[in-house]
Amino acid sequence: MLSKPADNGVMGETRNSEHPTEPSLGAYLKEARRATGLTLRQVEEETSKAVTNGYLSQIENDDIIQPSPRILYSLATTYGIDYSDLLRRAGHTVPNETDDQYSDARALGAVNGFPLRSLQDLTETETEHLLAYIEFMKSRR
Amino acid sequence: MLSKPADNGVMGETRNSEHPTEPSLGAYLKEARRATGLTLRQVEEETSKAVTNGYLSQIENDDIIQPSPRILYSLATTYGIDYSDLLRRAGHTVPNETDDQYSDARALGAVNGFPLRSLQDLTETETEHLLAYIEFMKSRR
DNA sequence: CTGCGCTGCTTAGTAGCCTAAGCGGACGTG
DNA sequence: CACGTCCGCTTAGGCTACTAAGCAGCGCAG
Repeated sequence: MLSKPADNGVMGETRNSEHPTEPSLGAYLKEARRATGLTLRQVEEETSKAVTNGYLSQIENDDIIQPSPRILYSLATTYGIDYSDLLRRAGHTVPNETDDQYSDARALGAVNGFPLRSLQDLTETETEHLLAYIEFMKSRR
Repeated sequence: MLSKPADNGVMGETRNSEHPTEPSLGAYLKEARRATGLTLRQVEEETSKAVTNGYLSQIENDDIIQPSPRILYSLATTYGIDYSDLLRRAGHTVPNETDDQYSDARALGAVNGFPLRSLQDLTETETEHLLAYIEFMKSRR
């Protein structure tokens, strides 16, 4: 089943030529950061300065085309998103995935009591709304 | 074709999975090239100039510390050695490969492109709100 | 000998990632 | 008002991968 990051709902922007209407790396990363409710400097701190705030800004605004794996790995772990997917989005060649590593079986579990099943059949627009809603909630704490 | 890092014919020093006396990237690549009987310029030609002969010489003599994934991939395919292994030897963070270090939730990465980290620190009330919101969205299709 | 081709290698220069420092604006506080 | 803090963002510069061109050495043919 569709466990591949092929169809990500985050952001509906149009850009990349490889995948149909995939947002730019910068746009995707900016959305991912906002979804976690972190600021540029908070990311800098959480990555132990592996990614400085100014540089992250450059990445998110597509001034940096292809960040290094090291940077992408830091961001993937702090945002909780897939590292291989980030590599691919950045245009790096990803080593043989042999598929199935994040199988749906496990993906159907729960995070923090949150049933992931409810996220699976969301449309792009719905995902966008959901992220905005999370962002909103966190901003009101 | 693709030899696992466990046993590829090239070089015998691959046995241990970690530090002890692993040849430098340059030494390993030089040995791999010689094992295939290719010259520097033959590699350049076979990679369609993706790796020029002069640059390959720099890599083999450890003048270049960390070649990019793109370069390493070209070499891996022309030599018939494992790409992930090359990434690791070059010091790049390799995806997959038993990242047991992280909790299941984080290892999951993203479902449907949805950054799971954004769900991890939600309060019960917030989770309820979110679920209600999802239900609401789906009911309005 | 001279020349030619092929070997590995060197080297000057360019491109782009990445850092450190600082900018202006928004917001709250005294 | 000033002051401090946080926000995203910009900019100058360094560092390094990477390119293009050319070098010296070796073997072999003429």
